[in-house]
Amino acid sequence: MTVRRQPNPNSESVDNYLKAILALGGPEENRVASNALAQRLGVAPASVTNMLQKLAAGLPPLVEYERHRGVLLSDAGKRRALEVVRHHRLIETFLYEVLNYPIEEVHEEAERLEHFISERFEERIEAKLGYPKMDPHGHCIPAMDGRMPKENSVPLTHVVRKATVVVDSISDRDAAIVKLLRTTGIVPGAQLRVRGRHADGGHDVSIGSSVKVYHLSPEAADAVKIHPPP
Amino acid sequence: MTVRRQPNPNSESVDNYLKAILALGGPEENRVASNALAQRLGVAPASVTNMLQKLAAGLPPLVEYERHRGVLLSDAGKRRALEVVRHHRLIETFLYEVLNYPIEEVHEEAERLEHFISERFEERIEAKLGYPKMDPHGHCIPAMDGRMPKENSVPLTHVVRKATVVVDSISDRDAAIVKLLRTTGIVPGAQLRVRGRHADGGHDVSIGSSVKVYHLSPEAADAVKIHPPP
DNA sequence: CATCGATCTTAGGCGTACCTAATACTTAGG
DNA sequence: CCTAAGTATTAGGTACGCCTAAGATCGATG
Ligand SMILES: [Mn+2]
Ligand SMILES: [Mn+2]
Ligand SMILES: [Mn+2]
Ligand SMILES: [Mn+2]
Repeated sequence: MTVRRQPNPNSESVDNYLKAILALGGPEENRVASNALAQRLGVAPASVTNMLQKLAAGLPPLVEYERHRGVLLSDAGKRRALEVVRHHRLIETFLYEVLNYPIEEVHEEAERLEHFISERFEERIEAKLGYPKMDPHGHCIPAMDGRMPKENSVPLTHVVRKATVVVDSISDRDAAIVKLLRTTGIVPGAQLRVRGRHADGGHDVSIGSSVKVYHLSPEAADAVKIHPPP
Repeated sequence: MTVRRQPNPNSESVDNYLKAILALGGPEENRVASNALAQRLGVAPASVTNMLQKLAAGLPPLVEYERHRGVLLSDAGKRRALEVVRHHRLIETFLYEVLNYPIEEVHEEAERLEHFISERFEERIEAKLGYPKMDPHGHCIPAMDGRMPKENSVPLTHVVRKATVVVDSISDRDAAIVKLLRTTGIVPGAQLRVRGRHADGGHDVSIGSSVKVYHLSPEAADAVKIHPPP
């Protein structure tokens, strides 16, 4: 029989579950379903259930879990999740600024190292970088105490009419898309003119004052977040 | 019953076993006993036997193991061990030179990170550092192909008469001793005048042309290696 | 050359984090 | 309000890396 025990509270796995719950819950901190977690983490739904039960049974509990109704982060869980996100984004910034990584390669390396650096390492790269507020994808870096300005960008895919918008951030999860967007000139702060939508859900856009029109696949457009239009 | 299977060839544990066999085998690549490994790695002797059997059964085998007669690294095992040592020493140098770590703190951080950095990370910090030959403790950094000049330093504890010697390297394993030696001025390249030996096995030494005499405990003296006397 | 102590291996087990297959729960449509 | 589809949980299992206890082997010594 499978028995539930206390999880190792500092493992890479636990970190990744907490980070995924934070991300999938969104700014409203909605309950997150097991299946959504399973898909995001690339594990079987049964594995998620098992882990959630262990996270909820820990001391302190890292999540609030109710059978069949998904999970929420507890205070302790949210604290740890934000700590890991802070590591992730500081490392990405460091790889980009100090080690001159191409932007599409920073995520994978950060995804591993975020679990293994010490407080000292965190501190030192932050100082070396001059206490940055943003990572190279345009995401806010949580403060040491876990505070972070509220996210209020909207996906480019929500823009349905012609409009001029400013890029807020780029999702870092798909290296090929990050590379494509970089070579196209779609980077945080860039001005984007949305020319129209395609049947397939993609977008036609121009960058800055250029007349050149690029077609973005639905996946690429979904990776772009823009400042909320006025 | 405990069954032997193929080990995960890229785990932190396997890395640490291989590195320990390399270190304990010394420049002559002597066979290494299970108990010696158990002590160095802080695990039970039975755990070592189990792991050695798995390492020997792998494809390719990482060690040559015979019951009751210790292990040797195979070619593949030696290659991996040197790769990890290269990571370790590049990371230490990076923490010291770029992130301004106190020297006594570099080892612990490197001991963890050495298992998780990518080839790209290794490359980039090496370039940033200008392709260093030595880590901050005075140890040679293996080349990318695993080649490394032969070690021929001798322990300070082997010096029994008054003599003037030059420090080659400092063992990084005990942070307290590394700190003590740093504050004393005993660093790679420093000139050391050995004044005499103590009953307890320690040494009395002066640094450079100073007349001040420091007493080194046997443990501290053992952490210091010097250039072979002529 | 027999014995004893040190060293090493085998046997059996545990915790973490995964898996598949079977079962249970929830909810939307009819 | 009943049922089927989709979602989630339970049951049973594996690999890894560690543990303790018990038994085997080795080698120095008398
Ligand atoms: Mn991660
Ligand atoms: Mn990121
Ligand atoms: Mn290590
Ligand atoms: Mn070192």
